[in-house]
Amino acid sequence: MLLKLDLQSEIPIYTQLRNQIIEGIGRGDLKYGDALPSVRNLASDLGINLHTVNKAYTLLKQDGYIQVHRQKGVVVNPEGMPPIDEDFLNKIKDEFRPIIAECLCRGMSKEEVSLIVKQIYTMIKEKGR
Amino acid sequence: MLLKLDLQSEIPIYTQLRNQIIEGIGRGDLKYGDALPSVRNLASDLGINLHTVNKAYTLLKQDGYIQVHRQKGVVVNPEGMPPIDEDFLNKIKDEFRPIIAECLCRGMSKEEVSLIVKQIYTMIKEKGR
DNA sequence: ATATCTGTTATATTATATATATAACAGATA
DNA sequence: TATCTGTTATATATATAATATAACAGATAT
Repeated sequence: MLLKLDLQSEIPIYTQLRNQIIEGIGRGDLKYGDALPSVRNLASDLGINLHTVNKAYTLLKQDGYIQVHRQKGVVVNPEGMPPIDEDFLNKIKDEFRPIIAECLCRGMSKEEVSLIVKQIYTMIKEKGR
Repeated sequence: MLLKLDLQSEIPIYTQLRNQIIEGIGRGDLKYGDALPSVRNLASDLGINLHTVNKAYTLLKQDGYIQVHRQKGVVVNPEGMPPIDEDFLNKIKDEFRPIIAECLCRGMSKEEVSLIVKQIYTMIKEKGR
C-alpha cells in the first residue's frame, strides 16, 4: 500500500500515517489480516524515525484497527473492525461539529453539507480503482 | 454569549474559542455587526491570557468572520459571512475526509454517515432555543 | 487635558507536543 | 548464532501553546 507524507503539513506525521492506513482499510486496499510493514521497514521506506511509525501503530492498536504481535509483526485486525459504539459516535460527533458549524456559518444548507459528505464517502471508496 | 472552555482538552484554548464563536454565528446567537468582548475583558472573564483570546480573534479575522477596528472593538462581520469558494470547500473536504474514512472503516453506510451529519447540523442550529 | 479603553506589538518564560537519534531488551525465526 | 520482531528507555532539538509584562498609538469619556 502506498503511503504519501507531507512533511511541511501542520498535521503530525504520525496522524497522517494513521489516517492513511484507516483510509486504506475503509477503501479495501487493506483487508482483515493483511500484514503491515514493520516499524523499522516503514520508517526506513518513508525516511522517518522508527518512533514516529510506532506512535501511529500504537494509536491504531488502541482503537482496535490493527493487532501487534510481539514477534510476528503488525496486521489489520483479522477479527474485523471495532463496533460502532456510543464512544465512537461521540468521538466523531465532536470531530464533525466544528466543521459543520463553519458550513452553517457560511450559509450552506443541510442538504449541501450532506451532499459534500456523501461525495467524500464515495471518493474514498472508489479511489482504489 | 456564553463561552465554555475545557482547559484539560487536547484542543488548544484558542481553537475552542474560535469554534464556539463560529458556532454562535452559525446558530444565530451572534448576528452580523454584533459586538464581541474586548480581548482583555474576555480573557479576564475566562481566566486566561489576553494573547490566547487575541490569537482566536486573529484567526477569525483572517477568515473574514469578524472585523477588528483599532479603537472601536471587535464585531461580527457586518457585511455578512465570507463566500463558499473553492478554497473553503477544499479546506472542509480535507477536514471531513479522515473522519468519514473512519466511519467507512467501521462499516457505516453512506446514508448513516449522512444522517449523523444532518443531526449535528440540526443540533447546532436548534441549540439556541 | 487627562485618564481610560481599544487592538497591536514585542520580549521572555514555561510547559507540552512532535520528531529524531541511539541504545538496549526479549521473544521468535532462519 | 545471527537476525528480525515490537517495546522501552534516554536524550536532544524544534515547534506550538499559554502565560506574564510592558509598551505603543488611536479613540473616547470625564
